[in-house]
Amino acid sequence: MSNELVWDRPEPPSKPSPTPLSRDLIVEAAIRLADEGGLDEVSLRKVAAALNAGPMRLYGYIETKDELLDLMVDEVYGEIALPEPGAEWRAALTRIAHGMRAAAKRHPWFIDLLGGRPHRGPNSLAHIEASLATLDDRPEFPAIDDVLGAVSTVMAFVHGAVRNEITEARDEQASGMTEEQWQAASGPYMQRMLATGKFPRLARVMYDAEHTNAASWFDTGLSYVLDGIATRHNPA
Amino acid sequence: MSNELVWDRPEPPSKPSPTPLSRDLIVEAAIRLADEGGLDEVSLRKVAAALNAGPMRLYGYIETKDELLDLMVDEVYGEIALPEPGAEWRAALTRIAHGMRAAAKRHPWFIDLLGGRPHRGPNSLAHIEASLATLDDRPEFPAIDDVLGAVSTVMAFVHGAVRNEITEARDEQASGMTEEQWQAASGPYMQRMLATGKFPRLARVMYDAEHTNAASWFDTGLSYVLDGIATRHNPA
DNA sequence: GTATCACTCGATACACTGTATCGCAGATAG
DNA sequence: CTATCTGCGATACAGTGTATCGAGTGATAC
Repeated sequence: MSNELVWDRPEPPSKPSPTPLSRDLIVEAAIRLADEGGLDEVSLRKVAAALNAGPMRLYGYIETKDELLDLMVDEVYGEIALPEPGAEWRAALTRIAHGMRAAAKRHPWFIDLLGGRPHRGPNSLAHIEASLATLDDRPEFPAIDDVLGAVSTVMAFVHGAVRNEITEARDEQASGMTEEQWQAASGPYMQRMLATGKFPRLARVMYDAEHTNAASWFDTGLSYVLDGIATRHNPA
Repeated sequence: MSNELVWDRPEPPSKPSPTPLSRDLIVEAAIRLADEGGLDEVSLRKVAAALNAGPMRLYGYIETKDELLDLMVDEVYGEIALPEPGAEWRAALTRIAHGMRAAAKRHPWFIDLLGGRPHRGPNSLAHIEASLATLDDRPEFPAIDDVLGAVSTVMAFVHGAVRNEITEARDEQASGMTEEQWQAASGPYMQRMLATGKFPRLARVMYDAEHTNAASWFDTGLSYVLDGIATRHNPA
């Protein structure tokens, strides 16, 4: 058992085999399974079966299932388009945030893995680097700590918001109701709870709120965060 | 198999038994196990064993393991102190945010469960209600949608930030290094990656940033968010 | 061409998970 | 006292991640 990270270990040379394997193939298969059936569908046996291999063959390429999950996460990070250098910082951070959200919608399992372990894959690092670059070298953010604080805040919001959105979407889908009135879907329990009168604001949210779409909702929250940062780091 | 939520089903009447059981006892035992050894330590067998019972006895009180997790989450929500009504909204939201963070530090598994499923337990609902109440009826937030948007943004940030912080703490602890220079702990891989020169900002973060404590960091981010909300909803 | 070796690979096995099933014990009714 | 019912929980099952180690294959030596 080596103590090195996956990223540190070269994958074994490809052997002539009826069904060739590689990290890329394994990760690709795992992502496909996860996209189709959720993270539960990603078991070493199932991934191996999808590649016409026995479960233990995977252990030549990864050392642990968690490593496979790390590789999947980094792969998705790689899908996220990064802003070109020099763009205006609000636009750049907005672009990254939208990229993140879009990736999570394509791969609903992504956000579940995001918080669980630290991401040190090359794509993850490039992502963070690009995020930091949006603010670095601007006079409004003189110290690297200013940059880090602002970027981290935006990322924290993005992670939380996306996670929330994905969870809600999953919930709606699971309950079968695509209807906007999920009050009915959540069963008589909610109705009864709201009827107690102990949750008046919650009731108003359920009944009175206009159900604006998730995207504009996300943008509103993002604007709040960016505004807050701009307020504190105003050149004026 | 009933389709009702846990909250909807009364627990069975307590029977005379050498080792009495109840939802409270089960949840308490599960939380203790999770606090001590992480979520992995929470298996139905282990929880049951901690109560001197067979695994299947739990199924009289819960229908599924997920229900147990839901009950644990709601229990922790119940620990979070809510602001008294009428407090100034920034102070009130800050208090809720701090309460959430503190709860997550006491129960590091909490944040992992938070995003996974929707929370509909009584304590969760009370928490949301109290959060909404901090902004409701203020002239700066006329529509319930304004209230919801602002509160959700704060919550999204809090969730993301806390999750990040807990994950990092867990990582540091796992690597054994409590030292601030976790550059060394993350092994030669990181060193080599940074040495490539492809991640100049990241390198500056690692080497130049002063490692301010997590709490003040959290407060900075929270201020950004609250500032942003205040900017958009200024009575002036 | 043959015999030996080294080594890799993956079938088998293990400990563990969540939960369905259903025989049996204890309570209840007549 | 007997018959019926009910609900508990031991057992069983399908699945998980992964350690082990015997078989089989390719390379090497003579």
